Amino acid sequence: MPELPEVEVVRRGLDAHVTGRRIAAVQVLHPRAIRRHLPGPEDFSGRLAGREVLAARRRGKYLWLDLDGSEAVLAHLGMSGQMLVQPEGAPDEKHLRVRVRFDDDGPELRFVDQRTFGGLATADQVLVDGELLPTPVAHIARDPMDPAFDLGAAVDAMRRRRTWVKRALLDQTLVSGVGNIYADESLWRTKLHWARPTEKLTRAQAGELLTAATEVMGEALLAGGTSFDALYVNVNGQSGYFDRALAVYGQEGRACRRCGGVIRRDPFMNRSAFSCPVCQPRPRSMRD
DNA sequence: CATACATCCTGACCGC
DNA sequence: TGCGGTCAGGATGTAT
Repeated sequence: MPELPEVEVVRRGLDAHVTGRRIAAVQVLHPRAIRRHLPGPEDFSGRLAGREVLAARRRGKYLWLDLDGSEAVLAHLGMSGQMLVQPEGAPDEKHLRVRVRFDDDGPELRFVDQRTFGGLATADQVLVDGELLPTPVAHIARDPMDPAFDLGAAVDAMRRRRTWVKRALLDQTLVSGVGNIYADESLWRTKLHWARPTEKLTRAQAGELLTAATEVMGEALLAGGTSFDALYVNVNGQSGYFDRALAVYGQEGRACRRCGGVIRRDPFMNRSAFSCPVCQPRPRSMRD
């Protein structure tokens, strides 16, 4: 499940393999993959053909290629999206959705996505807080790896919310890049229960939580990202190894490495929240 | 305006 | 062997 570290691994791969190359032709094999590009597949392909890729950029879980001119190709990997750099002629992946060929006989870029939650679109760019961003990214908060990330502002924003702390942590308009895996890991590191009300968080606790999120995502990035299966891979199709370092996510029934408590899984927003019942006790306001 | 939630999708897995 | 149910879950559009 691509969150910030996984998307950053992909961004680096794109910067290394795609930046500086000129697009020759684009083939859309599944229209749903470009459903957010409202003018449709032919318009999408037409806008990309002949353009040079100037840079690969990212904010939170959004990824985009700056093109010559002012447009960008915006990508979101969703749950299962992959950006693969493959030699022309390599067998098509089962869930290949979009193929991008370049004018230099080098490898092609493929967007592969089993569940089609992700997708590509072109987007105009707009200046937001001194930064040029694709329009659909304008509302996304800076992520903790952004040099201009303001921890104090993020703490204030989080404490202004009136909800469970994990909901706030997952809200991409407060702080971006955190998904279900790193949310649970950050909460465990800070010994906070996922249902702790944000209004009862001290400034220090909110700061520790966001700092923990920054650290755990940094460690995951160093390990090449987290992967449980073949659904998340870098542009060369390789998986990361951070899943071996997870303390609570996916660890139901195993012993907490800090206190020996039995990790539990709770239903949370039609998904799961993993926590240690001993070091992350439920808030009193939420009886069993 | 803020918060909550149903919805999109495919495949792995499990119990019967 | 197959079949139905469950789960994985990011972001959006809609409802409250």
